[in-house]
Amino acid sequence: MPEKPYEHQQIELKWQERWKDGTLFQAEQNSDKPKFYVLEMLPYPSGTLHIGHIRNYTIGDALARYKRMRGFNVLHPMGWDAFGLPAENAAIANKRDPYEWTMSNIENMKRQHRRMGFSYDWSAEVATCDPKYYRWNQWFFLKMLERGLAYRKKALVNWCAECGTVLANEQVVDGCCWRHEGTQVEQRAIEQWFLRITQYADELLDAMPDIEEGWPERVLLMQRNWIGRSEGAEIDFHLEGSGAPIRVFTTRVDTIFGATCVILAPEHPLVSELLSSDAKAQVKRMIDSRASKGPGDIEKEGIFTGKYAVNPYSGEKAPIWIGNFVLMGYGTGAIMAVPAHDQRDFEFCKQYGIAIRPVIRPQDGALADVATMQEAFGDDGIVENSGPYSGLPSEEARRVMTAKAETEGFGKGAITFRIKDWGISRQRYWGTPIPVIYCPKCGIVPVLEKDLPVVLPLGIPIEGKGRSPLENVPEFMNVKCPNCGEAGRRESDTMDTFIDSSWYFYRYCDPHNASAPFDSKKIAYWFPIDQYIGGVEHAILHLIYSRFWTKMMRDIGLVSNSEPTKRLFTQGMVIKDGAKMSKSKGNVVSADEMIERFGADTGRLFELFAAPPEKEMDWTDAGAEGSYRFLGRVYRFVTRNVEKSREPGEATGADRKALRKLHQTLQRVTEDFESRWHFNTSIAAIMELMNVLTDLEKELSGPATAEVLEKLVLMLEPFAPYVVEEMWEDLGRTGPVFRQPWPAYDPALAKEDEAEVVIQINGKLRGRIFVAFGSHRDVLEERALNDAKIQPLLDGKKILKVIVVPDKLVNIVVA
RNA sequence: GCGGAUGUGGCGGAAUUGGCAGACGCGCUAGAUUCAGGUUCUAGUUCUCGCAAGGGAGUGAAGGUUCAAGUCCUUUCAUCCGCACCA
Repeated sequence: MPEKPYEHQQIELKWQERWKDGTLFQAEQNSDKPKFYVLEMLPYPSGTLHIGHIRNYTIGDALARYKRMRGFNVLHPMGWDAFGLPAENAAIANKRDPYEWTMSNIENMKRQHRRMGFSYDWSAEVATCDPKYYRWNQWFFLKMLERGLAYRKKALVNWCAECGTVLANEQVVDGCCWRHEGTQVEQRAIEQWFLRITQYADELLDAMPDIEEGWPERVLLMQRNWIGRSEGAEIDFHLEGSGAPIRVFTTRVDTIFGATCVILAPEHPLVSELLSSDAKAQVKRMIDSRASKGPGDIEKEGIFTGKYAVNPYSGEKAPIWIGNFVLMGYGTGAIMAVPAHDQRDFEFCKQYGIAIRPVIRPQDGALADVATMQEAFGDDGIVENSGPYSGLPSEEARRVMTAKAETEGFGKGAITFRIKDWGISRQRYWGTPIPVIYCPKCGIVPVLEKDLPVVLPLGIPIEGKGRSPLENVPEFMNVKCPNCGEAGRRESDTMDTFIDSSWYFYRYCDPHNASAPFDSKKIAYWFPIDQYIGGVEHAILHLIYSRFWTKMMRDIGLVSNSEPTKRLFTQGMVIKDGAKMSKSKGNVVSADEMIERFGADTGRLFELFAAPPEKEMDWTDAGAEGSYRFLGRVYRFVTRNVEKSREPGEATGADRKALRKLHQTLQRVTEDFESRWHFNTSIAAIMELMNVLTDLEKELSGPATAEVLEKLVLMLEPFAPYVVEEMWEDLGRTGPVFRQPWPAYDPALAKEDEAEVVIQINGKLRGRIFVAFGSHRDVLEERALNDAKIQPLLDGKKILKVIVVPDKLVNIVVA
């Protein structure tokens, strides 16, 4: 009899048709069932869903399906990140209105998600380009403005001449524009809006133990480094003559007697006061040359101001220099140089012949000899040549000296962070308008809450020339001041799109709320998110911003959780032909192509099977064909045994073996879902089960067949939902299968009858025996020594020792 | 330079607690089915010596701990990622 073929297209189309209407997966708000909130990173609707994107949806979807079968009330929403530079650029390139362009892409992406059979709760959908969503960005902005968490200042920004627009720090790759690899990014000083994320820097660090359990160590580490807390002191050196203070930040006050000069960043405000106009031109060149070079390969360069500053501890005069390696953006923009104990200062001072004076001696050594010194000694030690502080260990010296600065009023203990306030202004069209009005009389005036949202005008020409096209739209720009009624102008900057992604997952819980960003009661039910899944590339951007946003919302009384998500999972990229998926390489396999060729089920199964989900995975068409063959084998096995499964029959020896393997497999798959998500081994286990089942097929009884078929189908649900649905129907059952309970395994059935015990001689495998579980060590030793295979090998040897591991092995040590 | 991760067959990867290295899949080889190709099915497949039975070697490299090491320790090499003058 010819086998019924596995017609994946027909099966998938059939079930898509049946499920077209109605939401199969809607979560119930405030249900009594245990809740589970699983979420993938907000996708950007680029137009085509490809195998690179599909991976994390597949992981999240498998988990959601499993949790539903375990009886959880699962919120698994979907939404769209629909703002951003790519959207704007694509709109320019395609001569389409970005809104219309984005919406058509969203429709296409939704269709592709549905074809993949992802089990999202569409009723919770959010698109961030919708004014119903982004008005709350504006609302939050006003709240932050009220609290001083939002402010405006002039700051240096990255500027790509090629794009003609401002770039965010994250869009600068090795000093160049991410879209124009050869174009160096310039620094320009522009008035910008900032959010005071630094106010939460401490908490963002201190709260890490709360999430240490569920977040990858790698991400926490990157965040720690990014926030970069360092403790030290700020000390005032005084300008000789005027006595004006020059404040420096240092983590090593204990070395201050070794400070032989003070170095200012070229952008330091004091520079213009200290220098002649000639020298100013030199400083300008210094700034320009630094901007034009990539980071890392800048040679140290200095200019002596001819002025001196007085060291408040020693009273000594230190020359004031300007150094290109001193950053205005960190600390106070001025440092004291201690060449003997800081490698960078050492290099600088050596180059310019500035004195080097060691003041720290290693614990068990002598003070370095300046004449032979090759590098700075940067460790702690014992303070020397430092007046009253000589003889103190570094740590104590820091404490005492900081206290001295505080009592005398020339300094204080200080903590500096590497993280800077979040610059959210973008001179772009496609984003949330910042709700602020500039009035010639009243200055900066926030838009009144009742006037929100400030809506982006649609259908206007966008040419991408570095100024927001909003400035050319008088209907948008010209507005009366809400304060005094005078003619004012709107802010034309729009918000960074990371604002949208900082809280979208809260909106999912209450997507249609018109009077608030969301109902706090609903948040209290769902939050924090049980499991968040996304790419590691967001480690220090989105994943810091969203933590900040949550704390901000907590402080304005909107939510009670302090962290957005308990657990974070970062999946690996999909690689094809040795390169990561990218349109420019032309190696993109689209969802439509994949479904056409292998089917959605095969695609999902292979994505999970080819590698553990946190690692990179290699997509090969040949590998996918293997998964296709496997699904075909399962499908044919089920259909040709349906008949038999309804027949009565006596239990056979084969039944015992098959059921044992079935329950062992169930146990492995369940455990993989509960702990480490190594779906590749779960699927391998199911393949092993299939291999055993085909061997035993002919000898299985009817009832055993029935149990095997049912549990096999249920167990495959999270990995291959369409074919599972079809087989479930063939078995005479009605779906949807994900509403069935997850099959429990019976540990008694899963247990082997006998233990296989390995016999080793000097650690080398020489034989094996089968014994009852829990056999005594003496029995094992006796059986091993008398084994027919082992005996001849022991001939003439002296037995030194016998190691017995019950139920596992016997190792005979001979000489 | 600093920080982190990873090295296992021809390939993707298993080995969860120190206890049979290479599960499962791909690829390859042979056979069955077929006019043929594809599909499907069966057997084999770490390397090496051997007709075989069987032996030897083997988890990037070198050393160590142990009855026993892919797994623990020391040193080292390679690749990838993040940060990069952060005072």
